[in-house]
Amino acid sequence: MTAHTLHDRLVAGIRELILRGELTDGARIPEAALCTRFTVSRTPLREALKALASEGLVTLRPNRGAVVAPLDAPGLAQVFEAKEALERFIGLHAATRADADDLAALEGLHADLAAARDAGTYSEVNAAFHDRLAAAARNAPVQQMYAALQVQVRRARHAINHDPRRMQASLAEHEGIMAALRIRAPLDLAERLARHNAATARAFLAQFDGRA
Amino acid sequence: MTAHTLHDRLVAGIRELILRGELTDGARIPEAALCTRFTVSRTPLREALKALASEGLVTLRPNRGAVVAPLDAPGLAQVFEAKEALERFIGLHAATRADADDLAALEGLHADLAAARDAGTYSEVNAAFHDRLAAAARNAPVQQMYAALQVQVRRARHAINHDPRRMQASLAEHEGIMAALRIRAPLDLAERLARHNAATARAFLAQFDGRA
DNA sequence: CCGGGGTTTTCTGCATTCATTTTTCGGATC
DNA sequence: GATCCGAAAAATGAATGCAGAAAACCCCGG
Repeated sequence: MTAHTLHDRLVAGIRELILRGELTDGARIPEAALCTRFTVSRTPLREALKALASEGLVTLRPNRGAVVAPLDAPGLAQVFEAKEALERFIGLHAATRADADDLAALEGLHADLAAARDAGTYSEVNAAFHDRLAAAARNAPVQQMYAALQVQVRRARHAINHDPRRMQASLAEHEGIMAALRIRAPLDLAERLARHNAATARAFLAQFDGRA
Repeated sequence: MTAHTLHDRLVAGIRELILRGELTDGARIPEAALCTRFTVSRTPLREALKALASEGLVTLRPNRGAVVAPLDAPGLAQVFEAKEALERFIGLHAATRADADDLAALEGLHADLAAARDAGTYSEVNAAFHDRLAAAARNAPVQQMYAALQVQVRRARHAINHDPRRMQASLAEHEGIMAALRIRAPLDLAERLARHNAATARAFLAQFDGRA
């Protein structure tokens, strides 16, 4: 966690604060408070905020401070829609490009996922699994874009209640994903990932529509 | 162009310097020089560099300054590969979601493209056309990711010689793209955009392989 | 003529400080 | 009692200053 540069540490730290829900949606981000929190001066902190703004996690209002970028239902729907395009890409290429290490790691994560009890660890392992799969597609820009979208989804997770039945269905979908990956079936894997994404989107948006 | 905040002005300004080729690939970016160039102090300039780093245009080496992010042939190939995924998405959705304003603007840009004489204006109008098409897909994350990838491509443009025959072929492809758009044919538009992207990628990479 | 070591110089990273804008709070007025 | 206005307080935007690291330079030895 503690990177060599303050900048990296701050970017990761603030992102984590938002992901963990300590900084809630639309909340103001007072520079002074975070400075004392991380024991740094405002200069590096402000640099980190600019970077996170470029990443889409925070919104900078000139002369009026930074807020956690609000994410409403239409915005989240767009995130899932965009993610589908990347999921298809990842499925298509990860099926052929994943090496032995990737496969081993994914099998391990898949086992962890099946063993996950509470929704929190399930989400965490799930994110790790999909990130690893994205890495297996061997395309740096896609991997980076995918990670950014995943962050948005993970952020929204705090605003919803997880349905245990959805967890079961998700796990079943993951079984199919692993099966397609094991036999290296690109089209099948792409299709399964796209549908998995769509199903997750439905589950999220059903909960999310009520609020925001 | 000149935004109200110093930050935006600097980000746009430095990005422009890189796109125009004034800051060449892999070149060090001395903070002091840019400070005098833009008549600002180092603080906002450094913030801008962090933002551009998060955007992928510059690389920050701790304690060793910033450099224009080097882009080699494999990297550029990945950019085009990633762009194909987004092109398909854009074609699929722009075909159904483009409104009258979009269509009018795209017809206008298409006419400008056909009228373009030199490679410079062609590239410029071409980028504007594709950005407008991306906007017509009505998906903010995709639009932003697409813009970032376009920047990488535009940056590589300085390193290659444009083949006039490629310009002709490109224009012909654009005719097909407009035709698919006019009749709102999603699958056809997606396929044409993907092939257009692939053809452009081949033209770029053929030139690019020799160097870098 | 080339390479190595130590010093000087430059440059980056961060803290501090100053100016300007926004927000807040108090009081007067209706 | 609510509202509007103004001053105080706080927060942001930007410049400057300072410590430490990297790079450049110079001098010396081989």
